Amino acid sequence: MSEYNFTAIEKKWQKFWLENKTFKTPAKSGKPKFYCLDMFPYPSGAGLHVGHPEGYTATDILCRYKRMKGFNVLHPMGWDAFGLPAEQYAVETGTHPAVTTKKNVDRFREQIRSLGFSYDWDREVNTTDPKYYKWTQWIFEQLYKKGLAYVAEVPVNWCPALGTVLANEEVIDGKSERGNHPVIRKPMRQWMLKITEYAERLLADLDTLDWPEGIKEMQRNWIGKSTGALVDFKTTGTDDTITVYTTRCDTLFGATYMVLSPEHALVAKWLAAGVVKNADAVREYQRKAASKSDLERTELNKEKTGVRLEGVEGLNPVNGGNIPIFISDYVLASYGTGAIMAVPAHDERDFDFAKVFNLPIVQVVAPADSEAAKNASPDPVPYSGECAFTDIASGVMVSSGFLTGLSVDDARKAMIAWLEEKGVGKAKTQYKLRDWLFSRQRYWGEPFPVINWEDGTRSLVEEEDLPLTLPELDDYKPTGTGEPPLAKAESWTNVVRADGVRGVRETNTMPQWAGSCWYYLRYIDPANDKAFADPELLKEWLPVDLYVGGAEHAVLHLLYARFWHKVLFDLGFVPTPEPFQRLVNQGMILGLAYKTKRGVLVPMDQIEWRDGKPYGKEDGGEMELLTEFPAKMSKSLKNVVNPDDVIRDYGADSLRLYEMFMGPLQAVKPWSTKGVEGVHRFLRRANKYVTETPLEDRELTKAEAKRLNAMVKKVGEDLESMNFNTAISAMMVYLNEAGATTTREAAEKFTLCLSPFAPHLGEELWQFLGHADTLAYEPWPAYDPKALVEDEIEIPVQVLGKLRGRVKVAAAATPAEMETAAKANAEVAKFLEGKTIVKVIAVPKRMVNFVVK
RNA sequence: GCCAGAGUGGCGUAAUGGCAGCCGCAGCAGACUCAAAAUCUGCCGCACGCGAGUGCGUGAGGGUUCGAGUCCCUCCUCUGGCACCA
Repeated sequence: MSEYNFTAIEKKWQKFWLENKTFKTPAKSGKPKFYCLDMFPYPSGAGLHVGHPEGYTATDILCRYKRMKGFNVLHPMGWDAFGLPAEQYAVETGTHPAVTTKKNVDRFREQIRSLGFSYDWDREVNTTDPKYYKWTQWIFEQLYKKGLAYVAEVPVNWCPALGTVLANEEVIDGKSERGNHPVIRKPMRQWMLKITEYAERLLADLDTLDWPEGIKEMQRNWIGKSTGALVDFKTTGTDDTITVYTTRCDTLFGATYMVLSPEHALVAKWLAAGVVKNADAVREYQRKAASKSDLERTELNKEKTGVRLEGVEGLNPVNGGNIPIFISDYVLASYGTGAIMAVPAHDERDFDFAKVFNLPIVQVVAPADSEAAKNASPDPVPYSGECAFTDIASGVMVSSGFLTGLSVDDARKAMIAWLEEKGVGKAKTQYKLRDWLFSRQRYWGEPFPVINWEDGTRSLVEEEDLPLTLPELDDYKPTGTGEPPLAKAESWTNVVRADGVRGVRETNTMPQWAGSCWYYLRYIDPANDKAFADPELLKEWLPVDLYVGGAEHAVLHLLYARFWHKVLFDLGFVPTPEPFQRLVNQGMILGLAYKTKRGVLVPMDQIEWRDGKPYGKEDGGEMELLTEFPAKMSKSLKNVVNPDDVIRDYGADSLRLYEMFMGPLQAVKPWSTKGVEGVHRFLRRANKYVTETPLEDRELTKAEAKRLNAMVKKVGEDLESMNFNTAISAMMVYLNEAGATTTREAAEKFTLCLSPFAPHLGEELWQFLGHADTLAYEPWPAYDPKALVEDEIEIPVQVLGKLRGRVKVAAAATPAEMETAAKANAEVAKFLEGKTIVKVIAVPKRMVNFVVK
């Protein structure tokens, strides 16, 4: 077997693993468990790209290693198969999304199998399978019964030209991604989930997770906890009270105006009651604000706009002063109370607004060592700074009545006490996190198991009647009114109760996140039709020990899944408060792109290669040498690398090895096909080393034993820490040095070390070495620490920190012995001559350094 | 603007505070070959030097240390995320 016939070898072992169910995971065993989860893919029509196998290879290597270390490993794969592309394809061609989905899933499964991953295929799940989404609906019913699901009118992305509601990611710069039509925010009836009720726990429990610090920080920012106070402002001209939320209640003496969001309920009320004198201008401003997308409203460097409400004024509760009220879109309806007190001297946004409208700016906080702080007068001081003063740490209160002289921190506490005593405010914790908009006006998603009755009541579909399956439709086009496509299936939507009361089924469907919120639970007991999973098995396997996937899911998927898990935990259905104990994000794999001097990107198929150098046509028609740089793989640049091609040319083992050899798993790395050739050569040499070098049956020499044991040690340690690139490097170093002689022991240990990385070749070599069974459950080779001990070592000698020579000393040499040996070295002596030795640093087994004068 | 991460040969990268550049790619030279491919061997940070060697060198500038790619401070650049959240 001298040829490395990777195609035949890989087919052979993939068939073997599948037929023998080599990686079937027993539900229970006496072994310690290791639950290793990949983020399951959306099976797109384009098939896998080289980014998918990166994380999957890393987890596969780790799983194979853990099996050899004696763990019972749960390593499943499935499909997140609801979603827009299949539905859009259905709209265009009339093909049922289930048909498209099945085709894509089959393709994905075949591609994934061709990489030799050790998944337990008996646990495959598919979110579009009614047997699966029965339980997605069941979990929704639990949320509903717990009062965490409700219906509300909320603004959504409505595209009048397309007659449909769009997801946030389908809206780019306020226009529809398809067709570039304007999109406006329109209030529509939607299902919401009360994730906000879990905000504090979702925040606090992050501290218990072994996740990348950056991801935890992103979730913290997303949840956005802030502590402040609610303050009530009475109004003149009406009996209403405006409640504002502020984190700076200490600056209440400096509040010189108020701002309501254009959507604030009191604005509408006052307009209706005729209290507002300039109603036309106010209505016009509201109309303009409503037609703006979120992006337009938050655009940077934008001049502040707004309209004063004439006829109503606010009363500052702390000093009774009359202050004007504005509406402006810089105040968001959905945060806090939708109303603010404006303190222009100490808030950038209020400062900008006050400048535009020429409003008074009153200073109430000053730097501790400033004149203003020393000569604290009780009268208001106009603020003359260029921008707002926001230094909370060193600021001191001025011109603020009973707060004057206090630090910002103390002033806050004092003010809250004052507000509570007077009954005009109280402390309040606020979160940026909003409730989760949980419905889509789409066909290809889980139907809500909900019936709205004509008597105004609403009921859930009985548990025993789940799943509520999707009805067949003739066409999947949007209705044009914003009504979901399911409304067209009248025989499905219209139902009659035993007592004759008629009802209509919910026609919204769930978002794609729903199915992916709990799939890791279903893997544990995928065929169970009595429960989403057996509680005993959940106890056995949870939490997931390692979850690997792209950082694009840093916030939404991971936050939603944590939320559902906590709800299930509270209901006693899962035994842990968190689903994913450890999380690792793999870095994106970039492709190569080419550009001209003037920065024009040239797609791969328009490049002319001359003497191995890329040229592209310039504007003038001249051929120009292009510069190469890494860029995201994209259809437009035509630089997408297809794993099928790599497997055909170099084999799955080479692809796996290269993906891991490129660099650290977490890093962003550019793809290089030349690099694949490099690791492919290594596999060929490895094959030759085992199969063509005579296997001697003898003791290893001391040098051989050291080499072998050092490699085994390094590979094992690097696997534990997921440093796959350096583990591969260690095996390359070993093979480079091991040369043309080997023993059975060395060949077997090398094969076992290589096998998690290149499992097909590993199995083939193991069989060549005379073993009848798979190596998947062979014990991981142990290394002998004694073989690594050296008698004599070479250490560097420095003079004034510069390397001047090397000497050999006994490994156990004392500092004094090292110093003597170092001085004896001719090179070193040259630099010591004529100098006084001030100090000698001799670190055993490390180095010697002379400090001289 | 805010938060996080990263800057090391031509390129991907490696280095418990202790010999910077392991391993791989590309390149150069040689062996084998009629020749090419494949394979094997050697060289391969920059400058000066025939050479031995010397000097410089981990984004920039400071600092701590006998000794800094690694630790501290300031700054620059890039990548990702968030962004009027009161």
